[in-house]
Amino acid sequence: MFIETTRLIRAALQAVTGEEDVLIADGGEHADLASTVAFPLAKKRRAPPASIAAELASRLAPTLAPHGIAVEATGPYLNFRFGPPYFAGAIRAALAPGYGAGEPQEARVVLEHTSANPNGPLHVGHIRNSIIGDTLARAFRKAGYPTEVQYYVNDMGRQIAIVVWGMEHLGFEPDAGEKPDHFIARVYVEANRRIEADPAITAEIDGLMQRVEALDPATVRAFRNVVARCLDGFRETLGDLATPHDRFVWESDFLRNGDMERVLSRLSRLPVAHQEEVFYLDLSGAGIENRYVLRRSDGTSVYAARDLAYHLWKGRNFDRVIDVLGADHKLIGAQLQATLSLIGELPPEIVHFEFVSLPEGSMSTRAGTFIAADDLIAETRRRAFEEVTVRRPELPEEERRAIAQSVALAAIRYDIIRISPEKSTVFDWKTALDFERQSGPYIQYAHARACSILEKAGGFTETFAAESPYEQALVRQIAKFPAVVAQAVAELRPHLVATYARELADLFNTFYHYEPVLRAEGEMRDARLTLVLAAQNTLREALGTLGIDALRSM
RNA sequence: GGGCCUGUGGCUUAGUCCGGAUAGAGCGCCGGGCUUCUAACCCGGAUGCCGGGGGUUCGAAUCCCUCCAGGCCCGCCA
Repeated sequence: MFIETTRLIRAALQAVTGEEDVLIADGGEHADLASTVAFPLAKKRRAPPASIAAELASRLAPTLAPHGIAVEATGPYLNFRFGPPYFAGAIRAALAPGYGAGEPQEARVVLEHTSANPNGPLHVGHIRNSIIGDTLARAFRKAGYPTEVQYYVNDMGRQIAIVVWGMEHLGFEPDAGEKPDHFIARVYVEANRRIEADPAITAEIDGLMQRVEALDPATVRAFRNVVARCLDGFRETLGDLATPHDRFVWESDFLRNGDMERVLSRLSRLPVAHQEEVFYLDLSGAGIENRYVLRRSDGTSVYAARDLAYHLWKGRNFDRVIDVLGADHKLIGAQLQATLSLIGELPPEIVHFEFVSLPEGSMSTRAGTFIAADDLIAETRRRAFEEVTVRRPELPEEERRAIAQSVALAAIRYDIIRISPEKSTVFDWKTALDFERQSGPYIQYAHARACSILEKAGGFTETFAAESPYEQALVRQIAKFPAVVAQAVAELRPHLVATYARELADLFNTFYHYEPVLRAEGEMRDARLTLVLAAQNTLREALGTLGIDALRSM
């Protein structure tokens, strides 16, 4: 309803002013929508903006009044206020299953996220990638785009070679119940320690790298074995976070199927290509001064070369390619985009997120200084279970366990997604474990309250009206949901959905506090129940877009 | 040294791309509200030279310049 009404007002304003950009802005407390076109018109017409606004208001009124929209000039501002038809339409729309969804789109989207090196468990930095990527994927699907989510498995990297070396020389065995990715990290950390102590080992690592590139069967098997073990651990963590992938694409496939050699030979014919001791591209034409090295002097390829082949493949099978990458990948991301553009292939759209660090400094798998996502999940679940047990002691343990699991997921996902990706953060246990206000559980709670009312209400006649300021404020927010989804997708900013959902919960709670629903009578009871149903459905859809369970009871 | 990102009450942050009407929230602090639909809630109060300086504009947290501070990058790692 918000999108349609905004469109209507924009068209009316364009017709009346003859301006293309009619400067529509949020009306704040003054109005539902406002326009500041009177300012530029004042300059053009050499008349005071306030009198222009007044004149426009009187000319707009006849077209907008039939839609129940009031126009008023307040000084130079044009203020639009929505009336009963808007509220009724918004409530009705919000009752539909899947509310917020956009029109089905043609463009097929491939979205890559997480893609962490399989040399140790996912930590709280990696899961920022997972959660941003997954929320974005959910938003894309909600907005109507067929979307495939991929994990790019780096199974040829030096880090993996180090793990393979460690497996063969350290004789480590997993502890009882130890997750495979945690075991791999133990091997990786110790192997790195040995390499530091004995630089001769580096040559052995180089040998492994060369043999895997030459597709030596035993070496390929060894690499694949450690990667698969680590990935099993990742899948469990990603499952706990509800950030699933549709497909795991293995880097080495692009070596094996010849794609990488094909793209390298294609690039070698470019004027920007240079074959000296290494093969590299000079991208200074695109404003990138660093050499883009694609082949080492020993002839082996680097990650970037395989990544180019991967992106070429994605670009040919999808209409939009989106990557979620850490800020440390900004340079290599720009090089990738520039190179693909250069050869007329579809470059990826890249969403970068800044780093998560610990109070004592940055996280490092190699140094073993990180908070594993698994530990965060376990601790958050433990705290949530404590909390549920205090609040709902009467529930059977199994049910409390299930609620705690959903609450923990909500707390973790919301704590991460609420922050703009471009902001670097310091991980803080206190806010991660906070289940109040500006948190995922807070939004879940508003939804559970709505469900509780509806459960007790019994049957009622759907009635579409919002009388009080609290009801109207709630409907205004409900009406904006489809616009928020569309905006999050258009701007690749999934955190907009998080902000929206929290504001929706705020408004529902305020309404809940001031307006009795079950104790209201007649049409007012029906209208409020219908509004609660609309709010409940919108909260559920918003939570779903955030990958958070909409609990009916908690 | 060069490039990218960030700087908003004690702390965490929305708003910045697309300039408008008294800069929104949460935590913490002070004070209220549970015989009433789930208090993981609600209400009120104190707390802001929107990093500093300059500029553009009728109007700047938002645009431009500059300086300062923090993060990241500048590998034949990924």
